[in-house]
Amino acid sequence: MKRPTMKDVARAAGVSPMTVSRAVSGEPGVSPGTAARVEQAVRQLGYQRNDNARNLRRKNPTTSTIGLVVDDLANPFYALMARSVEDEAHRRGCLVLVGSTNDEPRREREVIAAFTARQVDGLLLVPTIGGHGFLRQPMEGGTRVVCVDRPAKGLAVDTVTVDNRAGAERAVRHLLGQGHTRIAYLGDRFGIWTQRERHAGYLDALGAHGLPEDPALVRHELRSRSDAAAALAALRGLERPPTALFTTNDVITMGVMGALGDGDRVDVVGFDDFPLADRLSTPLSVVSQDPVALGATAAQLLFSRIDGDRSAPRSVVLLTRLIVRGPGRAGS
Amino acid sequence: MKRPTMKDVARAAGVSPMTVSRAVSGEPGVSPGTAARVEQAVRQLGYQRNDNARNLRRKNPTTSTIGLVVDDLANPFYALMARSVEDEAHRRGCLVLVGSTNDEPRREREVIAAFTARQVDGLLLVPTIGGHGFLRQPMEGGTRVVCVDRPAKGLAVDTVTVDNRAGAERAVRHLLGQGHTRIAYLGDRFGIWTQRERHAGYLDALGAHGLPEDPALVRHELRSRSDAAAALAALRGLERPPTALFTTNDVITMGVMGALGDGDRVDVVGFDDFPLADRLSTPLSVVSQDPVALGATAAQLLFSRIDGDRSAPRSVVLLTRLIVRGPGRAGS
DNA sequence: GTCGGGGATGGGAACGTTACCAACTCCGAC
DNA sequence: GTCGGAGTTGGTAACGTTCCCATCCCCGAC
Repeated sequence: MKRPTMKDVARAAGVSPMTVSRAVSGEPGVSPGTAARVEQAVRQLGYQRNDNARNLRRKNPTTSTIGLVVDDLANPFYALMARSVEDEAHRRGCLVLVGSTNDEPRREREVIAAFTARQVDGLLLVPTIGGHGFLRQPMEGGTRVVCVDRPAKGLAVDTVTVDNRAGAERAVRHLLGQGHTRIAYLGDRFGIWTQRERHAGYLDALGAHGLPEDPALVRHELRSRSDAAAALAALRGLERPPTALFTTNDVITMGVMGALGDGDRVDVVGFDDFPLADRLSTPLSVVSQDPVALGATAAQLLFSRIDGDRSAPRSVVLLTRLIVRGPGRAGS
Repeated sequence: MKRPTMKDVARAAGVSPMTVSRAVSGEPGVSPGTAARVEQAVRQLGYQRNDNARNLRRKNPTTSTIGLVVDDLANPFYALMARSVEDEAHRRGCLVLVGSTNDEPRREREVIAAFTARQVDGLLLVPTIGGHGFLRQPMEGGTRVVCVDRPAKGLAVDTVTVDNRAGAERAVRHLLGQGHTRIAYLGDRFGIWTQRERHAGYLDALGAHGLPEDPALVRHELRSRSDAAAALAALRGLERPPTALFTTNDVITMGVMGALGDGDRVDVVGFDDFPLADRLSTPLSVVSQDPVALGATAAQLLFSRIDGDRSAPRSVVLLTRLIVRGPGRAGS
């Protein structure tokens, strides 16, 4: 009923627990014959080492577990990132605890506290809009931290992001090049760093064309597909509705595309690519970022820190790609 | 540099470690004044309880951690399920370790072994095609197991699935009702239980119309979007190509829809709904299952087992819904 | 024959925490 | 004045493992 321990295995194999420890952990100094006897006892009892007890005692304790904290695991962008992180971790024999924050600072704190209480070796973090001073003490205690997708204000850690501002600028410039002058901006919370960056890129492009920002065309704080659909409806009710849309993440893009009718003549560029974005009845161009590369890069950075890299925090910026799709294009 | 322990807190607060333990864990029998002194010492030192050591010692040890093992976390279906599981776990103050198997029995074993070595309270498992006898010993040791999406052959555990066969039958019946008689089947590995069920449903519908299975129209073992696209190309090269397609999961559906040209006259019904499936340039009907309900149900079942429910294993079957979309329809 | 060395094995302590029990204080009741 | 009980506190052992050191054995070298 209870799980067998090394003592039980030792008794069954007629050796000391110490020898079992060595045999089970593959350390040298066990004769082949003894090792075989231990292995048989292990098999017979169905013994499995208790890694929690192990990590408690080991000289340099490491749980071989990292925590991944994202905004929303159900979002395909973060799902791809998570899978990529998991693959990288699996390659190192490491496990991944996941947590979604919904971008709520309180939930972020709870999740991170639960992770550090379990002695994770490191945290891969998509920071919420809240402060992150509470990370300082775990970091002094040895927990490594790497930020992905967004930096954490006032926290000196490695950060992996993409060129949000330049990507947004290119997207809006493309729309301007198509002759549009009334380009709406549909964004998530302005408190989120990526959103501020993308909004800045939007302004960059407008400004380069000598266009001022039209507050009526700018909508922030869209947290869901239905928020985005509602914002779209409001924009179309304007006296002079926009002729093009810039949507700043996949959720908003999906909300907008879902609400557009087939006959609608409006050009859309969205941040984030997604499956079949090239097969929609209304054409959709996208600023594509690579969540797999994002996750893999961040994970590698984290593991190099866990392995003892003490150099100054790095900031890695990956590039986005504008994919133009339209009636005349072959898609991509 | 090193993380403080209860001893350090005890020294700082001028009490015994035992009292710190009580105070930190909110147990009764600590005077308000002492509790306050302990709390201040905790804050000052940045102390956090080591839950691994705690669980080692506790009377009925529970790590408040469950393991979630899915085929592929990047698949939107499993991503939604994972998020739903995580929410359920969060509500209980429980953490979630995730692992993807790629449907490889070896990786499944590795992941599960790593999970049980860390003493997870339970496993939420999308079983691979491999055997699962290796789960018996952890289960005797107290690890609860619930299967989701598919049953595990020869394992007496709770299982949450959907009515795959009936859903597939309804999908193919719909195509037959549209006048199609050459309906291709594009499926994943036949070894996967859901795929066998969906294939059986396909045959049910054909049989009810007095149609035999045409081996030329049936393709198994499609593991990726490109596999699906290639299978589609091969089918269209047939002397008498199919006029309708039944695709048996989201990956295959996406592969097929991505490869279809805009002018193609072919009806498609796919298993699994996904965002904007109603906005594709080629209409797509789907058999929709609810991954959120699947995950939540399975998680609740698992937690009730962890809480001590020893009744006979249950088998829960959730219902699918056929969503018909076409040029004449409003979509859904 | 003694000695030395290397390989195998075991004993005891410790990791950070909690279970269990004992002890102490304080107070009212007999 | 003694007793008893409730409330608070501390000491000791133990959870399952590994680190450190000692021991034992065998064998070859002097």
